[in-house]
Amino acid sequence: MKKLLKPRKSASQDRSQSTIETILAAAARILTNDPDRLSTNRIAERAGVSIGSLYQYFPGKEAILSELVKRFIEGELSAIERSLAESAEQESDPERLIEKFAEFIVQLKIKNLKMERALFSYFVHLGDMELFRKLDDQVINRITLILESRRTPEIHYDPEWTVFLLFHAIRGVVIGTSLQRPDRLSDPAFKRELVMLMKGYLLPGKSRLTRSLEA
Amino acid sequence: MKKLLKPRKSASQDRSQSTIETILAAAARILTNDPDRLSTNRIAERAGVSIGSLYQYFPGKEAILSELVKRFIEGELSAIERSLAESAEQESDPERLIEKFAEFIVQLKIKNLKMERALFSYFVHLGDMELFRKLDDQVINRITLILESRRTPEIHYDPEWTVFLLFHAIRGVVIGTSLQRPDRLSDPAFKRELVMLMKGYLLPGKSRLTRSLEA
Amino acid sequence: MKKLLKPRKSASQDRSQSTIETILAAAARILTNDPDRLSTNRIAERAGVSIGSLYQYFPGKEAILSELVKRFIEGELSAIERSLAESAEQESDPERLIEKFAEFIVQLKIKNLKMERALFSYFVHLGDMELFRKLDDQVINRITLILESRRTPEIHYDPEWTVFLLFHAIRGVVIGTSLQRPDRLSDPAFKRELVMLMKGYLLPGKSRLTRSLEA
Amino acid sequence: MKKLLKPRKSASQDRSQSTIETILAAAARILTNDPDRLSTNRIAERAGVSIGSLYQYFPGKEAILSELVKRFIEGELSAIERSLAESAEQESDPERLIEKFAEFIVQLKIKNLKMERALFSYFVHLGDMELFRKLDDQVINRITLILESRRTPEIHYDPEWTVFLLFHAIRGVVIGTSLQRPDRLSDPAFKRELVMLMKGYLLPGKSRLTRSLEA
DNA sequence: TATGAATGAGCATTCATTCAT
DNA sequence: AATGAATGAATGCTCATTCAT
Repeated sequence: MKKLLKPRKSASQDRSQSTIETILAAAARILTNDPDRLSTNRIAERAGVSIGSLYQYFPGKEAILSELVKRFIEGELSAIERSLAESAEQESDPERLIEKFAEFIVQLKIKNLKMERALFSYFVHLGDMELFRKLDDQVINRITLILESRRTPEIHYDPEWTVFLLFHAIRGVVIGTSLQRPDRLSDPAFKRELVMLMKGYLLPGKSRLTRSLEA
Repeated sequence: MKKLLKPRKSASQDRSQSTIETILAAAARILTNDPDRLSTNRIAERAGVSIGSLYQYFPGKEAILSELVKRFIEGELSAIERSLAESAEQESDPERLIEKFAEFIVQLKIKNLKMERALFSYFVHLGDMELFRKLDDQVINRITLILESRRTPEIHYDPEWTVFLLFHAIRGVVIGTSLQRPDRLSDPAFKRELVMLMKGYLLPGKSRLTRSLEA
Repeated sequence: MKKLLKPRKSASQDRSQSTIETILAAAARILTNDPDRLSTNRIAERAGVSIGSLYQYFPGKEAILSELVKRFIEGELSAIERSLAESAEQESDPERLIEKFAEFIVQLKIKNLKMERALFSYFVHLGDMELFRKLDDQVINRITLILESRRTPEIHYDPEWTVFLLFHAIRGVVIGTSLQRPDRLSDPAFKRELVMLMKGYLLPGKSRLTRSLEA
Repeated sequence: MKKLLKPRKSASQDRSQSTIETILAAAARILTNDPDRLSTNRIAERAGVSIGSLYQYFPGKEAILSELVKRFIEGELSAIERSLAESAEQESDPERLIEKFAEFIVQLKIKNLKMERALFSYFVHLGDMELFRKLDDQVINRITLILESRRTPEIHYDPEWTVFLLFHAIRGVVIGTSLQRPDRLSDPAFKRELVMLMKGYLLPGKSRLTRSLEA
């Protein structure tokens, strides 16, 4: 069926795939810029594709959003994994590790903010968090595993809860801040305080002194 | 406050006020039970009021939701104030104070969960957080003031940031948990970990030992 | 609430009712002239009414059609009752009675043909015959009662079956003829043969001779 | 019939023919199981054929349905012919002949019910009965001829009308019963009354007595 | 003031059909 | 000959809002 060396897609497969990508891109664009104007017709229009084509590839509006969520969270997850792997290689001090991770997570969240906000709100609105739940669980589990493997006695860690809480705390802080004080996201104090929150939770025994110096 | 000096409302004002209350009550009921069926027509119907009357008292759907948000947050704020005042009277140990407060806040959030989720999601979806922002700011400022007045050297506190971060972290944790693991809300570990998060942030110097005993 | 002498409807009730009638009239017009173009939007348009108004009065397309069926069958029923009552007064000879009734039913069916065809086909297509069934049952029951009260020993009559079979046979003959040989509907032979079918079933003992003379 | 003289179809003609058959089979399946889901796309899908191919063989949806009608009615016709021929060989008593035929026709109609209903409703809905008309005419003509050849003086028969009326009466009774009282189709009384209707029409001179004994 | 009839833009979705590959 | 991507008119329906009574 396919050429041996290059598993190139057929022309029509290419066309299909590119239509799909165009639709997803259009949906993402509308979702981040004008979220309450999101409608299948508008997605199709903005994608320069007929509404019929849209429904050829997606069974409905929700399916588009689901795919977007899936890609979004998987993207975040792999970024997080890469960052953790890298940091863990370079840093053995748990405190520095947390700092690095916090820095990374803040940057990541800021980058993805609009999207996360829109998707999150869409599914909360819909009352269907199943997908989010499943993907969030995945993220939480993987981070938990990584953490477990690098565990030092100093790191406070209850496998059932710690990452779960931190995950939602960070999401809440970032989304909340972005909604109410977007300017603060780029304030160095934002990162400093987030680090403090994380360290305070994960390394509860560390003295205040250390922290003051960091800030 | 004003009851002594202000003349009583006229009969028609009373009627107006009761219409307003009926509308708001109906809106709240729909919002918590069937949020995506929220529509002005339905609110009017459920309130036993004509759609025309609804528009006599509120310039539009958003205005109803705004009033709901306002009342909701003001309700939360005054509950928080009362709780803090009371706790501060009875407790001087900052650690115990935090614990008490955490316990209270978890109960409060659980009680208000559906409403908070619905309102939050509605406004996030709308992209208009102005109202939330203003009211959240108020809450944050008042808590900040209270905290300031009870400050002990042990309490980590950067007036610009601390309450702000904690506020959003808690909201994020509670909303996130309610959406993805509602069962965990009533797990004692939930409160324990939330207390840990708060203490770790506010009382960073405390030793791990203490905490272990608490748990 | 209402004036004592004239239970006149209020202006707004009048307006409502006339909108409803307009919608039904438009639906009936489309149904008989251009049945596969029947759509809620077209009904509204042809009725000179906004689509919103249509949905204010009818929960959906089916409801409009149901009301049409109801009115249609009730109209037929009362016409049939009137005719039977009248004939029964004037005629005691069962044979003449059947003839009169057959004549009447043929005229009635011819008059209502387009409508019956359209409604019938619509609901068959929908697979929902519940309404038709209920109303047909009513018609059948009432005719059965009348027949029972005028019963002579000569009339073949099994209450469970006779009217039921005749009812559907006549409907089938009339609809079938109208679809395939509309010209035959006005042929005197059509009536003659239908009378024969009915007599043969209801008065099986009558000799052929009689019939020949009638024709 | 033609197999000896006609050259065999080419391979591609074979393939074409089998594609056509597959499409028709799929259409028939959908039509009987899920009639309002009938769509060209679905037919193609269920047939395992591309929508493009479907349009290669049929100019449109209606053409598929027409072919189905044609085959369906031709099938019924030949079954009826076979039954009549057989009965006529074995029975000379017109009364018994009618009984046998009635029995056969009831079984046949019950067997074909779903299909007949679906096709009938589809074309009535469409307002285009041309095809049905032509084929029904054929059926009627052939039955008329057969009847004519077996005619006895006892059988009431006006060549223009008798079979035509009976044909539509039976169709009406069977379709109507199936729609509103499907349970009655298998009730022995159903057949008995249908026989009565037919005999009463075709053999009007027969005495009631005879019939009572039959029942 | 209160009512509720009326509006119509907008939405999610289906489906017969065309045509480039 | 076969494929299936693409089309877009059409459909049933919702809902915020206006305005005559």
